[in-house]
Amino acid sequence: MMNLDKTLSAAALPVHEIVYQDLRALILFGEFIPGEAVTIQGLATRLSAGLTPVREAIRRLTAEGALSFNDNRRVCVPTLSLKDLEDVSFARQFLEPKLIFMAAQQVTAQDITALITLDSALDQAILRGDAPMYLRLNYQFHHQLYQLARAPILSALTDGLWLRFGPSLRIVCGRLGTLHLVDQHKETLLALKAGDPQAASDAILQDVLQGMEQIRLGIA
Amino acid sequence: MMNLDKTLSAAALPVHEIVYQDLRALILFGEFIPGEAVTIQGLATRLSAGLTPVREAIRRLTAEGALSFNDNRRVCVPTLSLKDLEDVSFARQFLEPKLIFMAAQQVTAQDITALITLDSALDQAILRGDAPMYLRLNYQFHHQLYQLARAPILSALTDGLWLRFGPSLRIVCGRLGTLHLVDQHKETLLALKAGDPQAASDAILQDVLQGMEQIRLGIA
DNA sequence: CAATAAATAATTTGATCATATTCTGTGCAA
DNA sequence: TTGCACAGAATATGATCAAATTATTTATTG
Repeated sequence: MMNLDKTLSAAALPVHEIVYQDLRALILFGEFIPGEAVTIQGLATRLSAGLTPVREAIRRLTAEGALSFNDNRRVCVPTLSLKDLEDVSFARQFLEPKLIFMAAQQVTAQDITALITLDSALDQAILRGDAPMYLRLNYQFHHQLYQLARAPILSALTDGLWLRFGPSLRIVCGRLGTLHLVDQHKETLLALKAGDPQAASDAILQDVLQGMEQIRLGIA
Repeated sequence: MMNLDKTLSAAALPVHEIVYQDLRALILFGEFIPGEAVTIQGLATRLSAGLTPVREAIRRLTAEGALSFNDNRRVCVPTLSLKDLEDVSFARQFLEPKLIFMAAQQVTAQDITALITLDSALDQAILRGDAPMYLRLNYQFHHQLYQLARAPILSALTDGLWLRFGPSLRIVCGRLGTLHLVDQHKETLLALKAGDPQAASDAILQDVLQGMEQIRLGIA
């Protein structure tokens, strides 16, 4: 008999892949406190998985800098220092405009429509004060842009940076209502529609700088 | 009785860590053919380890882009396309000068001495036509500079890029004798001694561009 | 006698492995 | 071409052992 998972969902993902995605989301959207300990067995219980898949997921995320492997062989969520944040900020300032420049050169009307839809949902999440949803949609907006650049290596680098400041985002959450965030997504979308890679690139740079500044204020 | 491993070596590293380092070195110094399949069981046999540690090492290296996880759940060494190389080159062009700039600002005379020693050994390896040693020492020279910058996040990013073009280095090896490599290490070292971060940064940029060009010629 | 330190026991957690199961691709036969 | 069986490989679990942490007890000292 045919495997139902294969027919219904896209494919039967290995458990280690599912655990990876779950754990990644937990880190990415501030569900862990910076410095918090992460135990293999605890995760195995929490995510109803065996030790080996959890172990694999942890190693992956450690390699991405989302977790840190201590001398005691234990794993924890790293705390982002101001210096670290500067480094992340430096990297994003180069990578993200480059990616959006590339994306703007090959973006289709359909892609833009999808981005606009995403951005609208994002605005509504802000209005509702729905912080978790805001974090998810904001990431998704950027992530989708990365993919449009069709530069897997640069995308991976940039994507990975989000994992570095993810745990610090919980601070931003609390301030969501009072932030009056004027994100640069509208500017970016306009530039994309106009087919102006440089303008799109510039707009995203402003968005990145603003985002990093929010976190800086949070952890300072 | 005291654990010998702990007294003699720095610490008793977990097997998954050792396997990771071994496998990393194999990839980094062109011991694998781009596109080559890597099996878990094969590695376990080759490195005399169990399946779980090998699995962990593979996941780490996959996360770093040194290996790729196919839909069939098999793992292989990725082939670097010209487009990929351009992306790697772009990232190195801004990361590496930045790191060396930072390093130059806090380098000690002792650090410089160590680098000079390393560079001499590198020259001799070239003269001897010892390609494997050349690859190792060249990497070590750069890696040591990264560490002097004391910017762990940027170092990790930059270090990771080497894994991307590592498998392509086997092409450079064969040409070692005919390369007449004029690396910019001497320039870099002079600038470090002079305490001139900008000059050091510029020199390294030239070295990076030259290195990337060698690989481009190789895979074109 | 209290307070601190040292030693020891209990518990938690990590590391590794052997084994059973599932998946993938291939070759063979209908 | 389709279906099926088989071999090679990956996946996943739970058992077992080792290491580290925490809790508890004991000893020592002012």
